[in-house]
Amino acid sequence: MPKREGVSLSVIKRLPRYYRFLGDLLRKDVTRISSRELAQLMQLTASQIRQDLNCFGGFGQQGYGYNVAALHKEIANIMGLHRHTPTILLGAGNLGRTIARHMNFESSGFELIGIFDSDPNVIGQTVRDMVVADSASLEKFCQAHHPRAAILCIPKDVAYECAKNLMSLGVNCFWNFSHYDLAVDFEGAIVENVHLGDSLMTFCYQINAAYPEEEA
Amino acid sequence: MPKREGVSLSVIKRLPRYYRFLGDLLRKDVTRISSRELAQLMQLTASQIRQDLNCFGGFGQQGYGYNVAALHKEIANIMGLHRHTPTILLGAGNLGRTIARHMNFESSGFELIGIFDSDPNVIGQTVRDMVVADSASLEKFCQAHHPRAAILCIPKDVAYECAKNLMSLGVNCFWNFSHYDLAVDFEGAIVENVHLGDSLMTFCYQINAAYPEEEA
DNA sequence: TAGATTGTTAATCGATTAACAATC
DNA sequence: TAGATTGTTAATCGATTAACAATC
Repeated sequence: MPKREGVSLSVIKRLPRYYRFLGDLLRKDVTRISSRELAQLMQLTASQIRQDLNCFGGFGQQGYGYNVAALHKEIANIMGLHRHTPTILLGAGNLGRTIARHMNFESSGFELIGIFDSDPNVIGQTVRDMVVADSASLEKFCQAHHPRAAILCIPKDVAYECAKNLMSLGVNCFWNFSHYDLAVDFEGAIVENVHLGDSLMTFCYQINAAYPEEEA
Repeated sequence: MPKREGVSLSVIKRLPRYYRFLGDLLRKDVTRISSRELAQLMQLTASQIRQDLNCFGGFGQQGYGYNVAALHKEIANIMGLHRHTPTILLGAGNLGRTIARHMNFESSGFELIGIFDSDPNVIGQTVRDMVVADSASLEKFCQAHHPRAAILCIPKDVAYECAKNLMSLGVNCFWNFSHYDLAVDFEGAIVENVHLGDSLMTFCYQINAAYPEEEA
C-alpha cells in the first residue's frame, strides 16, 4: 500500500505523463530504465523523477533502475485506473458526443453509464451504443444507478445550476468542459476543469510573445 | 507598451482566467473592482493578483482599484487576442470537426483558413463553411497562404512526422490534441498541448484519493 | 484631508535540484 | 567485489504571501 499523504498537485499532474512514457517504452519492449535515461526522454531531471516516484513508494532497485512493466503497473494502481467509476455525460452536443466517442473511459478508471441532454432534437440519438436520454429523467436515473461522476459538456450559464443539482443527487465529481469555473463554487466537490478556450488563449499569448505585433 | 521580459509560465496560465472573470464582471456592468474583491471572487490572494498584473504594467489606481473594462482590454492586448494568426487544422475526425465548430478562433487571436485530412471518406466534407482538403495538397496550400499555426487532431503515431513536415513548410506553432508529447522533440516550436487523456486520469486519481478502493 | 488601495519590496513557503550514503 | 543507481537529505531556486510606503 503506497504512502500518499500530502502529495503535491504538481506531482499528481505529472503521473499521467509518466504513465504514457512508460507505456511507450513497454510497447518498444524496454524492460528496465534508469531515472537518468527516463529523465532524458521526458525532459525532466533524474532527481525529480526519483522524488516524484518516492512520494508513493520505492519502486526502483539500487544499481539497476526501474522495471518498466512493474512501474507502469504501479502508476496505474496509484491513479486507480482499474476502477469503474460509474459516470454520466451531460450535454450531447458536438463536444459531448465527441468526448463520449473519443475517450477511452474503461482504461482510465471510468464507466460511462448514461448520456443526457435537454434538447428534443438530440434526445434519442445514439452515441457510443447509448441512447441520449432526457435530462428530465436524470433524478430517477441517479436514484437507480448511483453515478459518482459527471462529465459536463453543457453551456456556461447552466453549469452552476446543473452541478448543484447533481450534488444533491449524490454526484460530486465533475469533469468540466463548460467555460464556467466550477471549483470556485463547490468546495466539497472534486473538479477537473478542461478549459479549451483558456488553452487557446495561452497559445495565442505565446505566439504573440514570440512574434510581437508582426501581423497584428 | 507593457513590460514583458521573463514573465513566469504560472502567471501566463492565469491570464485567460483573469480575462474570463473580468468579462463576466463587465457583462454584469461592474465598472471598478479592487484586488481584494477580485481575489475573493477568483479564490486567489489580492497580493497575487497585484503581482500578476504588475508583470505587465500598472493598470490600477491607488485608492480606487482597477477599471474593469480597461483591465479586460489590457489583458486581451497582452495575450494578443486582436491578432488573426492564419491557422490550419489537421485531422477532421470527430475531435477535429468538433474543435473547428466549437472554438471561437476569431476572439482568441486566430483565423482558421484550412482543414486537412488524409481519409478519402472525410475529404470533401464541409465543416464550418470549409471543405476538408486532401493532406496531399498541404504543401501547395502553405506556399500560397503561409499559415503560422496548426491544430493537430491527428493520431499519436503520425504526430511527430506531421509536425516535422509542417515545420519545414514554415508552420511552427502547434495546438496539439494528439496524445504525443510534441514539445519534447521540437525545441524551436511553440507548442500548447491539450492532453484530454491525462486530464481524465488526473480526475481518476483525485476520485481514487478521495474514495480509496471503495468500488475497486 | 482621511480612507482606500495600489505598486513594490521583503519574508515565507513550496518545489526543484544537487549531493551522497545506502545497497543492489 | 566494483560499478551503478536508487532513496533521501540538504541546498537552491522560484513562486506566493505579507507588509508597507506611495498616492489617488
